[in-house]
Amino acid sequence: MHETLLSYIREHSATPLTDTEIEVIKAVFVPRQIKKRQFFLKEGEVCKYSAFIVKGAMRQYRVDDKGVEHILRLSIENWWVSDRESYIMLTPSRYYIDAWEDCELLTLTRADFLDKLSLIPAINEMAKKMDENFAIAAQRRVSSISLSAEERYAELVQTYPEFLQRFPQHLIASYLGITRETLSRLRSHAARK
Amino acid sequence: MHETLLSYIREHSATPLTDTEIEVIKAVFVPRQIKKRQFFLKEGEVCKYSAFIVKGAMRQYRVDDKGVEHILRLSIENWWVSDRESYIMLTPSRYYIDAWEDCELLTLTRADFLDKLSLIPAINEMAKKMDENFAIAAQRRVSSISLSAEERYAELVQTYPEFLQRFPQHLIASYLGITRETLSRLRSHAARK
DNA sequence: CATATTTTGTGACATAGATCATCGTTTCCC
DNA sequence: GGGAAACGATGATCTATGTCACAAAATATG
Repeated sequence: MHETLLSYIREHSATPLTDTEIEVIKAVFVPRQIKKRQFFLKEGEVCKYSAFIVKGAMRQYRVDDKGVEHILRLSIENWWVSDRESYIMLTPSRYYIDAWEDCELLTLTRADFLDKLSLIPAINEMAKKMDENFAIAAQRRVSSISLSAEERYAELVQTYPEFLQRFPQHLIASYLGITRETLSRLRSHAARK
Repeated sequence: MHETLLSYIREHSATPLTDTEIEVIKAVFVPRQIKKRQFFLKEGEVCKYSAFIVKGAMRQYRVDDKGVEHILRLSIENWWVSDRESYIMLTPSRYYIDAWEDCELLTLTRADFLDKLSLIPAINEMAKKMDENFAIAAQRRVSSISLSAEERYAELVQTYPEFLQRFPQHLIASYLGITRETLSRLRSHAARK
């Protein structure tokens, strides 16, 4: 189970891992299975764990006053989930995170990260690269705010084609910030051409 | 001129700076003055510098097919500017960055950062904290996509009240992803209450 | 200090996208 | 394997916001 994670770390850093380091990693990343629809984080809670998805698919969303869910992030195998703000600042989260498919996760507490993992050079290198990638993805997503619904969808198809297979349209629509009806119409227009 | 930057570094790290380190910092951060409307980065160029704003105000934006500017980021004193994607990946940028007011900058190349600055513990600590803050801000901004224009404006007033003093309404509007007319109407409605 | 430019406000109208309602189709699960 | 829930398509409206046009303030600049 930890093998997937170890490969991921190796792919995201140039520094190799020693045997001792591998032992530390296996010790701090606690496996956890969660079933579809089960919560990983609820609004108001502090996000205690960051998780690496070994298998499955998850979603992060907020719920507005009318009870409507707004998807912030969709994640699948080899991605990480957590509410970074809550995880780092230890503040109550504004978001929910739950499993969209049955998942196998490797969970990590902030304390273990700071005390044990941040002593490992390969991990720091990886963490830095992840922060950079996150920043780049976020900048792109912010930049897409000014696009039309159709353009945003086209960009998604381009960037994360896997999502279309893994998540139903109403989740994709919410991720794009539009209603499922609009997405449905969008797609039939695009197909017609 | 470097004093502002040194205070900034001290505020964002627990590790103190040695005299040698201060010399390195003064050597790699090159001062540059740029006048209002002058470009720091143009679309298609690789972003060679990251800059700390000692004085002034800048904006980062993209220009769509119709020639309309879409503001991505507004920055003032004690903030950093750069197109992170281009700066890190060395890819041509999709954005423009220019001065909205006359500015005093301290500019840093990626090579100097990697070769010289990343040997300084206080700098690494600061860089990490900045990455975290950036990630948090980005997550919030993405989360606000699903809000109405009015709610987004209210959030901006709350988060960055300084912006209202420093930038004209049409830039604020563009930053929010709405037209200047809509923002104008929004404000008169809000005031009426 | 006078004129040019930028910024802001507001009316009339256009439109992308939301909402609400209905109805097949698929897939879930007991 | 059959009923319930979830999913997706599509029509009829409604509404927030965009577009265009013009004018009044405010601000910059020779």
